[in-house]
Amino acid sequence: MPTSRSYRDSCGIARALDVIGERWAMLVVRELLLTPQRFSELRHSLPNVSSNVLADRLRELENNGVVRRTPAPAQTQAQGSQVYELTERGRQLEPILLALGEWGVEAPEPPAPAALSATSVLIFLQGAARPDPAAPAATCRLELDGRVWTVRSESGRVQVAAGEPTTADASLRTDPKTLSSLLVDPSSFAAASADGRAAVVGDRSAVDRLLRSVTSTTAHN
Amino acid sequence: MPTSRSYRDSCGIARALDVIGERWAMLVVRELLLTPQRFSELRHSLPNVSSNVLADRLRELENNGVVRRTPAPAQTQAQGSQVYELTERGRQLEPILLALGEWGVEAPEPPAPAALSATSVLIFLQGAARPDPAAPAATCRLELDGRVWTVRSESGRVQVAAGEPTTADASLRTDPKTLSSLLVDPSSFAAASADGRAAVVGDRSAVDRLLRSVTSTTAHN
DNA sequence: CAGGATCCTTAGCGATACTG
DNA sequence: CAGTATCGCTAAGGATCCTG
Repeated sequence: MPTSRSYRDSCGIARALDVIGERWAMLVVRELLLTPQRFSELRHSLPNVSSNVLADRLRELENNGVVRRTPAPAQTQAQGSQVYELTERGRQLEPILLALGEWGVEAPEPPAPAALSATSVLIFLQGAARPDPAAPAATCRLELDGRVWTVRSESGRVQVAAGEPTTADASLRTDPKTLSSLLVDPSSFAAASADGRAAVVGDRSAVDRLLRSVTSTTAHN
Repeated sequence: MPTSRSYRDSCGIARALDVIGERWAMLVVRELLLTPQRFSELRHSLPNVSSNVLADRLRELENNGVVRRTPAPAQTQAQGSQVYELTERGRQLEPILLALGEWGVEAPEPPAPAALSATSVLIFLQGAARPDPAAPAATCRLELDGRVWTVRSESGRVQVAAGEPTTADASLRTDPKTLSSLLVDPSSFAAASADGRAAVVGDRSAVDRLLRSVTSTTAHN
């Protein structure tokens, strides 16, 4: 049963919160910023939300025009399935959530064990990259939690897109937490590679350039 | 008893929401954007929050370094009292909340009867003003809910500050809802003045210039 | 009177189990 | 896989009462 309580305040901020202020709602939007996702993918990315609450939030966001359900793209193996994606209205939340995320980086760490979704790390990677005209370009295939992303670093700017790259300098398979730690400390790559938490195929220096595009930035995602 | 539940997610967005994501927290911050306020003023501006929840939110925000309690300034009549004000960290939320408010303007109206605080209207007034190099300047004294503000319009930009102006072209006394309706439709000023919802002393054209600095903008606050 | 604290009720949340 | 159903818990809502 969807939540229907309102702040009953005409202010724009309160009205925004009537739509995306319920618990978990903004994190659902966050998960959809980079690509549409299925229900089970959202569950995996947000392991601390129970399924009924997630279903409620999705329904409310859909009713409020922030999220849309569409048939899953044919390319994915599950045919009869659906995905949730942001509407244009929902996409307008992107700069707001990114700014909120930058503010939150200065907030205390959550109590362990903390979740960390692929989307979170990739958003952080995009936002924390330091523009640098001298930085050489690199395109990496990145496999995270079984999903493939195309990550392009150019002039120190990083662009992330869902799906297989058409061409890539290297392919990196790892998990979000390891990737996050590699962004904090790229020199730990050898260790991560040694114990199997990260695996590279192709040009390792391309991966290194990518990892270092955010270094000497405030840590943590 | 303060709320202490966490999303347990290392993402910056989730960590921000651990701090300001509880119900009413962002609206408390909104109320403090323009000036420090006392507990009773916050209760008046946020009539739909119960006093225990408001006290909880203030304590949590204080513990998290967003809000600070300080002795009330001597100029106000209540001596032994305290005010809540934003810390530097809290002030950094301003652009985020303003952006959220712009997004929320497109959201559905809340069910009546809806609250509308002085701060909400003034924030809207500041943000919705249309820069216009040809617009003549005006300084108005504005009395809203018994509090006095200094509102300066210059080149179509509007600046709001708490407290009495040193000099003003006009003084307007009204209430937030009437002011909001006047911003939507400045021509209704005569009616509002006639039935006592608005009263001007001084240069009425200065008030008119102020009101019209936001007109032909999307309506509602 | 400002600034809460206390008490009670309700509704949203969290966890688990279950179904098409 | 994609949700529903159920249930105990806890935060929110509302009123009242206390304290300097």
